[in-house]
Amino acid sequence: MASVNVKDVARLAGVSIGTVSNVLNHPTKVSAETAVRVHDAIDKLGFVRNDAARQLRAGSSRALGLVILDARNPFFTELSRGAEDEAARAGLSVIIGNSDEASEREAAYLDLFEQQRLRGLLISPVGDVGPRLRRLRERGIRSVLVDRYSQDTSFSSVSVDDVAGGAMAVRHLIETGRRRIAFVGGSLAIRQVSDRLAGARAAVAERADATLESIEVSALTVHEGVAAARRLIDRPRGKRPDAVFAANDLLAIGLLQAFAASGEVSVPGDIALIGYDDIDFASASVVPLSSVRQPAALIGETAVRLMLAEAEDPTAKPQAVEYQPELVIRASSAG
Amino acid sequence: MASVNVKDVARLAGVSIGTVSNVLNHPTKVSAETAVRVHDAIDKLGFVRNDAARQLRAGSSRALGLVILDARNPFFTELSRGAEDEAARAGLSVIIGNSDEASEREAAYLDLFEQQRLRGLLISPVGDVGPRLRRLRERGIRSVLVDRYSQDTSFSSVSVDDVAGGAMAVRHLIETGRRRIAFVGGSLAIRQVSDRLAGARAAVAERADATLESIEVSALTVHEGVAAARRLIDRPRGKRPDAVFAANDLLAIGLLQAFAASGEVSVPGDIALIGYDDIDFASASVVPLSSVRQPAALIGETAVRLMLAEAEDPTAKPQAVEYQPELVIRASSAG
DNA sequence: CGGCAGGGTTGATTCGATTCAAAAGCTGCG
DNA sequence: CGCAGCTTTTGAATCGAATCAACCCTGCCG
Repeated sequence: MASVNVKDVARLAGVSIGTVSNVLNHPTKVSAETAVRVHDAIDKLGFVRNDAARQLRAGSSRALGLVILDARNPFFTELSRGAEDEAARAGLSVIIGNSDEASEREAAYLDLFEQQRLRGLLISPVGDVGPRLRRLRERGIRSVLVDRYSQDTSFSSVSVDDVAGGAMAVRHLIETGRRRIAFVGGSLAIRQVSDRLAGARAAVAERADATLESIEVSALTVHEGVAAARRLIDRPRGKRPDAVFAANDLLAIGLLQAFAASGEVSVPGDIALIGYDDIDFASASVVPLSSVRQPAALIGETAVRLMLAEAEDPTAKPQAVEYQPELVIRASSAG
Repeated sequence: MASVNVKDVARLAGVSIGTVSNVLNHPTKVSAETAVRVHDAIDKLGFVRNDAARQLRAGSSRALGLVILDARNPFFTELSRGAEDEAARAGLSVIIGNSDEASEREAAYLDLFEQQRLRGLLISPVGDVGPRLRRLRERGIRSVLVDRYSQDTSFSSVSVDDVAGGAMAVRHLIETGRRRIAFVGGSLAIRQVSDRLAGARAAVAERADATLESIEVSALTVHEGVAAARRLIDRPRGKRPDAVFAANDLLAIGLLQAFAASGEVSVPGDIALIGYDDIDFASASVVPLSSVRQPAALIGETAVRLMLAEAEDPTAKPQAVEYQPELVIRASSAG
């Protein structure tokens, strides 16, 4: 258990602790000969820096926190990956917290990250975290909102134009002849979801004979997609929509799966289907799924970059970067 | 920036720092009245414990490290989830590192976790980490091997019988009339992959007229699955296998996707296909995918439980828990 | 030969929470 | 009143790395 510390290394190398520290942190200040002796001692003893002590002294850790809505959603996995890559370039690591769309879990991670004095936070918020993040900023922890356009101009944000994405999806459904559109998504408290719905509404409004109904679900998962499909299948044929826009691909895959299993509804014959995110599995599903693509990894990278930029120049104004989504048409919404 | 510490809280509450610490860590030792005063002060100042200082004093952090092979693989996402849930029950958090099947990345995470003096490690190893883990244990960091049966009885492990799983899959293919079986997987340095292949070999050996060829790929991803499929499609019809056993579902989905896109190969008509892991997307793919199910979340939970048990009684012998996989038959391998 | 520049090295001090031996209060009993 | 036996409270010491003012050389210049 006997942990090896700088003092032990210093003793063995016959130098002071200050020199050991210099070897590790300011190698240019140390003569080559001394550096070799110190490195030998480090290897011999198997010395490993204690990060807690480092952090305590430094005042903040070498990690960023990332709070995502759903770790099982490949969109967020990609986003995390982008963030990790960019952070690694700056010598930082990323700690991921999964809020599972629950604001208590979100709050718990914010607590944890604050205790850990992380360098900064990237967050895809569930609840209203504005006041909370403002307090954190007063203590020197900067936040960047991820995948949510911030009207609250006091924080930087990276997002995709979800209103445009929603409109894009529904306009496409209308162009291919569909009229009775259903939106499946939830919770509407999540900004991305309500924006996509707003876009869908706008697209339907452009066309007098098109209608939109909104079917709310409790989470953006495959499971909820299956449940939503059952509700539709239970209706008499005439009352079913002729197209469904799902708030994300997991829901869409659930819908697709349940439609196929029922044998009652053919896609795209009876119901055209389009999802959102264009995850890897979308193109590999029962009927290849149309979707609205977001640059997930790029969002993560950009968020980290904004965070680091703010850290370097704390006086700089928060920036809002917004990317445009892209329509990907496949068999599930064919003519 | 002025950070609030216990001293500030103590001053405002009119008590000593020892008492503040007791309120937080040993509430029974403190009179109710004092506790109230201290809590008021904490709220008023917005005091948040500094985890680095805590850890430094305590000698180890309140987190476990989990090193997985691929964050994009839903199998590992599920496994992580199980680990997180179980750790949360013990008041610990889990820090996830993604090695991406690269031993340098694996080593980097082990370095990081050692510097952070994590409570323990759960690892799904790429390379030979035995010596490394032994050194860590000498310093008081226990490890549990995840999803890999340890012959090295000096570490606990939680695994699934991959040899049995591989045999199960191939036996099923043979029973449904297939004879020219191909195994697609890699790298073979990963224990799970080579075990599944060994199982496949054993199953083929039971049947004189069945043959097995092994197609090695560089990673267990959808992308590599697509590449492997292209290689098969490029062969003349007669030289193609009549069944493929993919080392995991991501590969299988890639194969399926490429076969479908080519129009050259029908599944299961020309080639029957079976994957491994039974991820959520398996049942939702172009042709619902047969697979070998592993209890992913349970593996994560059990690993954490073994870790905590060892931490409580360091003299206890390492345990090896092995679960049995389960065959899930769907359309992709139908008669 | 004195003075001075500057590369190398030193080690006491700092960060903030926790611990624990000792002190201080308090109660009740002889 | 004194004291044993409690419950509370106290605050100096501790964890380990980083810092930085002070110091020691060595070499060079006037």
